[in-house]
Amino acid sequence: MATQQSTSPRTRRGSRTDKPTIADVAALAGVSVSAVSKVVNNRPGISPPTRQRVWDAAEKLRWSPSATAVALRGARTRAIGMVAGRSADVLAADPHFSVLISGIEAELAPVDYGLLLHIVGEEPGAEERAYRRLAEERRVDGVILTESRIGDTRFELLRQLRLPAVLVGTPWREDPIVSVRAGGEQDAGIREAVHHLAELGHRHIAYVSGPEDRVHTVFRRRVFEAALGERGLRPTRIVISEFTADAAVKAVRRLLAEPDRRPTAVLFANDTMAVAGMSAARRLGFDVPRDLSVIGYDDLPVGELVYPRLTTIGQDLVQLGRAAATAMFGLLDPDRAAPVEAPAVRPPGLLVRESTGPAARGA
Amino acid sequence: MATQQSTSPRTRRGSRTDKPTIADVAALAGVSVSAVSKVVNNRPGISPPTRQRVWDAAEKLRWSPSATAVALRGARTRAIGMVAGRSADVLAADPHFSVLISGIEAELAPVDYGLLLHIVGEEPGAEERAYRRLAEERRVDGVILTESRIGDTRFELLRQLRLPAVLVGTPWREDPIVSVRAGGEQDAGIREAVHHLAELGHRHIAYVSGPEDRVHTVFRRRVFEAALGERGLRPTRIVISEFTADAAVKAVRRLLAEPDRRPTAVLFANDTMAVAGMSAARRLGFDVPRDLSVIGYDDLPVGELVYPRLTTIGQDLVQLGRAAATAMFGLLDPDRAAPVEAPAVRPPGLLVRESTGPAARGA
DNA sequence: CTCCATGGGTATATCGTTTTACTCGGCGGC
DNA sequence: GCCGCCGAGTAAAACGATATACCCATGGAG
Repeated sequence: MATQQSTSPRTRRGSRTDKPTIADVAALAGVSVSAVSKVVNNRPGISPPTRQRVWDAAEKLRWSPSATAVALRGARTRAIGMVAGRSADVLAADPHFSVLISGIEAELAPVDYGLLLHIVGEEPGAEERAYRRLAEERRVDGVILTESRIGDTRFELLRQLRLPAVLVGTPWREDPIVSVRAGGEQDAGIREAVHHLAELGHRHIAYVSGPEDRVHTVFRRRVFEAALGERGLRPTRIVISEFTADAAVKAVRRLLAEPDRRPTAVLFANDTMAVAGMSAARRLGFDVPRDLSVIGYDDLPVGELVYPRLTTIGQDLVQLGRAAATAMFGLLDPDRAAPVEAPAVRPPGLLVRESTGPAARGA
Repeated sequence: MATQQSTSPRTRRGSRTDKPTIADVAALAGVSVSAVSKVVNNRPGISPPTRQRVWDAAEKLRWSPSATAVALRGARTRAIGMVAGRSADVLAADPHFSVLISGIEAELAPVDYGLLLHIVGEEPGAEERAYRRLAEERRVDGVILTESRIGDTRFELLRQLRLPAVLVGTPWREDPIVSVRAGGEQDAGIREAVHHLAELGHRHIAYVSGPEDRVHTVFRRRVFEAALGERGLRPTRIVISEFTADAAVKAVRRLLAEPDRRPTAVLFANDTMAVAGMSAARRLGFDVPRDLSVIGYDDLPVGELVYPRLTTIGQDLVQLGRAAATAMFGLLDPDRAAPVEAPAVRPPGLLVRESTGPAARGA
């Protein structure tokens, strides 16, 4: 008992301002270190009065367990990783990612998990190296992936690294990776969009998208073609370039250049491109939606800001983020029967706003 | 020697698939654990041939030091924290934050630092609790703050927690906190904007901003008033509400409602508001810039996407983020004479694009 | 009266590094 | 020929928490 006192960390500490450790709490409460540990981890074997004393002591010292020590001991890091294999400025321009992150954070924050972000450039090995470090250095409990790619090598890598992973989107070739996506029909949004345009009398519809190294890029383009095909139509044009505003502007210029092959409506692969494309059209003297109807994808906040407001295929990115975080928790401890099993994510659906209208007669 | 062998961690490990530790590397290289540590930390006292053997062994085992163990030992966490005291969806809507983050990451990534993001709600104590946890649990080496507030209590809190902090922006009342901001005159951007509008013949200029609990909100409004005053003008109207698109729309409706007090130009406190305001005006039948000139603040990517392109006061948020990260490194080890001392951040300056034009005659 | 179970704890090994002693052989100086 | 020192390593004590093994009173059963 007296021994306890004399070897207390307090005595060897120089400054009083150092952060308290579990030993300080134990000393103050007059119990052993292990007793404190049991109390804060809600493990049995400590009597109610003692528990109370421990809690009081902890409170008084403003102590809470050191995350690094806990992590070292083999428990949780309480952090989830995310690696973005894009250059920082591209990322800044496309809020898609931020919206997703905000959804993830919404689940993480209440349980005091953090999100460790690593933005690595687009150089070949960078992304893989980032994952390796995350795993080898044991910085996170798991990672969330997005932008499912064709021939994606990340899943295999992460399995090999034994790092739990959750993919937002559809894996390439039915990989066994845990993934989250909207419920219902994945193709609903694009079908609705095509239907909407057809109803408005459009027969000449173009599609502008980014590189087909992503799973969703190919999928959506195919759905688009299929939906048109069912109505006996064929795409007026399909432009595949980059997921950037610049690319969208260039694409629109080309689409509108030849009067005889000019579409009356364009579907874009994301809202940023759609907004940029819409502006480009107006700059060329085409009114939206009178001369050209425009549809985006994602339902980012920007779509509601612009004039005319963007008709778009909304996918619930925030919910998707939440679902990913929930799935990750399920992966981390399969026991704790996931309380609210995967928040339902509604399927992508068309949101008709102002950028679509009846097809122009002339066309 | 043989002892070394028999007590090697490998022997007590069950599975071969466990991640290697420094002891494994030491065993493979035939040296002691401390020797390995010295080698990887570039400390003297180990001969070149031995160093090589150690490196080889580490490489072969794909070993890299466990971040948690290193952190526990008192060294660096290699992570910087950031706490956003806003609800997740507000954040998603305003890319200001993401752009800043992308700048921070640009500096962090090359030196393998991560950014630990904590988005806490707007409830009163939430932000403080988040900082406390970050500090108590020793999860990060320091934190970066934004949105300097009037009567900000965070600086004091962080000092008390002994958590290194860097503020992006100007502290309230010359607090000794380390802060980064653009070089040159802070008021340059707004002065230029007012000058620009005056040159175009505008005499009736309004200002729409968010709550004045932030340092920059008040500062900018004052600069605006002063700049107008120097030209013998007074603000037609100043609207103070929220930093949201909705608020901007409402403000514009009010500004344009009364024909006799109608401004010919509006300055908004950020680009998101400006874009929303611009659309609102157009929806009410006012052409931009013919009937109303609009200027934003921040130079977010969205400004270039819309039609007409937004004239705005650009501040180099990416550079600001980089500077913050650099300042943080300087704070973390003052010795390592900061190589590229604080990347220069250019002062806020007007970017004239398409949303401003000559004042309408009628007004 | 002895034995064993049980409640309520305590002592200690352990996680994977870093760092602060030491050790030890050789070599130059006096 | 002895001393001190230096280069090249090694052993062991932290860092802060958790889990396992143990310990010691009680108390009830037999």
